[in-house]
Amino acid sequence: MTELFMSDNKKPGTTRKSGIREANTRQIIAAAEALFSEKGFNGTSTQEIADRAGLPKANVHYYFKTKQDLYSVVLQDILQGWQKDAEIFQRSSDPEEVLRSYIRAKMEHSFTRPKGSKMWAMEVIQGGPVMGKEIRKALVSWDDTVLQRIQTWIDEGKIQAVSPQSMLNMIWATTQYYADYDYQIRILNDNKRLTVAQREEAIEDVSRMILHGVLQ
Amino acid sequence: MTELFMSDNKKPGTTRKSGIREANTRQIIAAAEALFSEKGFNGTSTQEIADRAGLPKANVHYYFKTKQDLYSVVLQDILQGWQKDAEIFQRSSDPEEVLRSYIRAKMEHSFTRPKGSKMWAMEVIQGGPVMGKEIRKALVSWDDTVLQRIQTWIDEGKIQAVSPQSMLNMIWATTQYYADYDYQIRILNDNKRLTVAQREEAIEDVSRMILHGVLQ
DNA sequence: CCAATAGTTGACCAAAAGGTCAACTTACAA
DNA sequence: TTGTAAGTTGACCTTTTGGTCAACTATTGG
Repeated sequence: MTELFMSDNKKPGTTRKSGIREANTRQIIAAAEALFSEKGFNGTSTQEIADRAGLPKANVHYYFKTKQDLYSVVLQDILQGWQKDAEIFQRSSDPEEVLRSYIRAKMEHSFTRPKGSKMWAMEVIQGGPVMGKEIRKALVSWDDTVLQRIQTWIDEGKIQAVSPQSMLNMIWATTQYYADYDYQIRILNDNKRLTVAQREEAIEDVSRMILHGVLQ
Repeated sequence: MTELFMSDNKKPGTTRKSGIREANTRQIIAAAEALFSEKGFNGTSTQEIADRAGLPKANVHYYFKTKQDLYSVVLQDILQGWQKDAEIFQRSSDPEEVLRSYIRAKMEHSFTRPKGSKMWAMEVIQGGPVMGKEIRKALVSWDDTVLQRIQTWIDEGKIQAVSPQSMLNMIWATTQYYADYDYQIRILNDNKRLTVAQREEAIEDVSRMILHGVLQ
């Protein structure tokens, strides 16, 4: 993430002045992620971001040339989080173990930090108007890595012969759903947030259905 | 759907003047659905909607008091489409047959008319700021109907004992994904739209994984 | 044919929003 | 201590936008 949010800014040569730049930058990004995920790009004003970050609007523009720049940086940040969740695919070669761990990580991610997922979803739904080439590249290379691993499982006869992309899509779709659609889930749960027990049940159910669905 | 989009308007007592009102109304709704799904509520201007519908802006406001009213009507329309897809649950009691048909209907719906799904997704992601009570009610009652049917399958031992809501969530999540995330799917498919064959493969894969995952 | 209702539309307005700027303050290296 | 770079900020500008309105035309029932 470092060096990213300074890309097109008047970045100082070396970091000085204690950590003012970094501290403010972080606050702005956090505020932006929250607001963009709640109200979308167009629904969020730079003024609101500034207020939430506790700074005057002009200060936000001092660190991020435009609203789009800021948005783009936040998106990049989010993708990195998911890439971490997927490191499991490299650490083990047992499909059941990997899938269980991955689904759990992804589901917990969805429950505890849904904001990023929502923001990403809205960007993708709208056809990636802001998402830049770099982000797309990162996405593709991450996808490739995971697909390769799934393919080896198929070659070894460990799992069903479905298209690896279809399988990954299903995992992605289902786990993201618990973040993106949390509002709908709440409506269909008597207007109550899922309890910890319900979350655990959801993780179990999703794991069971997917594992049962793809293992031989 | 009839009578809905006139709710808070100066509706004429009886329909006269050939079908001017209905024709214009339909055009506006179609334009609105397309634009809202591409750019969200805040990203779409009434002027754009008017242009796409081939009318002056003031005319749009003549039929729909506010942008929100229009948005709300379109949402309602979308939910109705999905309710139709789910009628299958009432027409057969064999889980394999029902699920196969439903998944296919939903997937084809996603491929051929992704706009509605996208608009719905954005609304839900943002916490349903416009969605009214009626829409929520319709959603809940539709959900209940489907859950009951799934529960009977469980009681009869025809499918695995997962929570019916978890199961429906997975079906929903996965099928909607092919509409909402079509842009991401394209990126991960060499930047090419899925071919008809690929769509068919996706439908097959999704059906197989879900059926294999939930049937005994 | 005519009055009344429905539909049309250009002009207009106030509010909001993204972004700029120049003056100002703070921090630090030497 | 002091010069310079970094950071701060209120005021301002321009554009966009949702919505209004009054004047106008078209349609239709009687």
